[in-house]
Amino acid sequence: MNDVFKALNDETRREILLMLRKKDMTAGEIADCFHISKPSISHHLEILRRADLVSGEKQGQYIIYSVNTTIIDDLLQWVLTLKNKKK
Amino acid sequence: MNDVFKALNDETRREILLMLRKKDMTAGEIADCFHISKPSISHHLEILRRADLVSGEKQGQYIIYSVNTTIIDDLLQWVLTLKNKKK
DNA sequence: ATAGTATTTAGACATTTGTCTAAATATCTA
DNA sequence: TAGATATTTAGACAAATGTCTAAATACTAT
Repeated sequence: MNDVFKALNDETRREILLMLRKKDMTAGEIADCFHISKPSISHHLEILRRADLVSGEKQGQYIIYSVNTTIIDDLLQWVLTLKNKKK
Repeated sequence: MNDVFKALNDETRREILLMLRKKDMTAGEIADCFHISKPSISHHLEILRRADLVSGEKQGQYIIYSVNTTIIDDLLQWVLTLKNKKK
C-alpha cells in the first residue's frame, strides 16, 4: 500500500493513470502528452509499475502500458475503511 | 487533491487517520502512540489539517483532532473515476 | 505571579524525490 | 550490416520531506 500512495503522490503520475484509464498507450505516446523528458516519464512509469498500478507489455519496439484494476480495488477498500468512521 | 495525496503519502499520517476514525484524540494522545517526537507529530497533524483531512478544535489547553469525512468523499470519487476504466 | 502541562514554531540536517542530459539496449527496416 | 526509432539506465543536482532539539506560546492551578 505504501508504494501505491507513493506512486499517487505526483500530479504527472495521476494524470498518466487517468489517461490510461481511457486507452492503453505506448511510453512514447504518454511522454508526448507532457512537457517532461522521456527518461523522466520512463521513471514515472517505473514507479507506477512497481506499485502494480500499471503493466507494460512489450510489443515489438514499443511498450504498451495499461492500468491494473486490482490494486485500485485495494486502494478503494482502504478509503472506504477510512470513510467508515466508527462511532 | 494534491495536498490530500501528499498527506496520505506517509505511513504515520495514514495510521493517525485510521486511529482518529475510531475516536477523536488530543495531539498528545496521538503522539503517545508513536515513537516519534511530539513536534514531529505536530508537523504531521499540520499537513493533515492543511489537506483538510482532519480538524483540530481547541478545548482548554488541549487540541482535539477529528477526521473530516467530506474530503474523504472527494478522494473516494477520484478512485472510483480511475476504477471506471472506459472501454 | 510562578510553576507545570500541552502544543506549536523555528532551525538544522540527512534522505528522498523529480528532473535533466548522455549513454546503453532493443527493435525495425532498407 | 547500418541507420533510425523506442525505451530505459546511469549519474548529477536542486528542491521537498521527515526527523530532531531548543525555544516560544497558551492554558491551568497553586
